[in-house]
Amino acid sequence: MPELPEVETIVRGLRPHVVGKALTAVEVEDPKLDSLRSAFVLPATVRSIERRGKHVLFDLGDRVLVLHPRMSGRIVWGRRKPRERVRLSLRFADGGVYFVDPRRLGTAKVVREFSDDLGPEPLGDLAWLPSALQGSRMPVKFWLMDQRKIAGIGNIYAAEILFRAGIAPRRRADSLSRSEIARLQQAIPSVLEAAIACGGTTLRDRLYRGPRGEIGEFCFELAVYGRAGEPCRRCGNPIERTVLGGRGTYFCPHCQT
DNA sequence: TCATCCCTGTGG
DNA sequence: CCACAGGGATGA
Repeated sequence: MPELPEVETIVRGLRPHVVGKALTAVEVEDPKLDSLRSAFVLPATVRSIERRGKHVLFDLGDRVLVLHPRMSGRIVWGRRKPRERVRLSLRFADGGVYFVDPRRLGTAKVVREFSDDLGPEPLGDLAWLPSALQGSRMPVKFWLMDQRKIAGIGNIYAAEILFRAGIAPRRRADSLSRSEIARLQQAIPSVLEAAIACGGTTLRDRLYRGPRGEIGEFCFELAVYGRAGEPCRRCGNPIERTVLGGRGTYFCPHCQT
C-alpha cells in the first residue's frame, strides 16, 4: 500500500518513540511469520530506524528487522494494541510498534545484514537517470515502478510523476527525449517531496494511516490517480484509465504524450 | 511483457 | 456478486 512518502512518514513518526529504547518482547501473531519467533535476541536496543525504498529497517545492533508493508500493511505506534489484525507486535516499556496488515501480503524478516537489489533512491540528484533509462524497452511507467531501477515509487506516484512530466505511461523508457528526461528528473523528487511534506496520501479507503494512526491530510492533491472521467486539473479534458501490466493506470491523454 | 498468485476487505 | 486494491515474486 504505502509508497516511499508513506513509508518515510512512518519512519519519521516512529523514531522519537523507539530509537534508543529497549525492545522487551516480540509477539508473532501470524503463522506466516513463524520463522521470526526464534530470530530475535532479547532484550535489544533499537539503534536506528531507516527507510530503504519501501522497506523499514530497525537496527537492533547485531540484527536488522526488515518490514515491508506491501499493499495493505501499516506500522503504527501505540500505548495499546490496535483492534485491527496485528501480525507482529514489538513491545517497549511505554508502548508498542504494531505491524497491522489485513491482507497479510506484507513481509517481515530478521537478518544480520540488510542487503537488497534495489536501485538508487529517487530523492536528490538524479544525474544518473539518463544513462539508466537507456537500453530499457519497457514502458516508462513500469520502469519507474521497477524497484531494481529506482527504489520507492509505486502505482500512485508513478502516475503523478508522469503527469507532472507530461509523459504518457506507455512510452518506452529508451524513447524519451532529452527534455522529457529532464522533466522526469525534476518531477520525480518534486512529487515525492511534496507528498512527504504532506505526510503521505490517504485514499478513500483510508487504508493508509500515519505512524500514530492519523489519516494523512489530503493536502497532497492527486492530479490523475483515481480520477478517471474527472476533468484534468490542467486542461479540463477527462482523465483516462487503462490497464498496464495488470495495474490501473491513470493519465491525461491531452497533457501526456 | 504477460498472466498468475499471494491474501483479504471494500466499494460499486 | 464481482471488480478492484497503494506490491512484488514467479514462470511462460
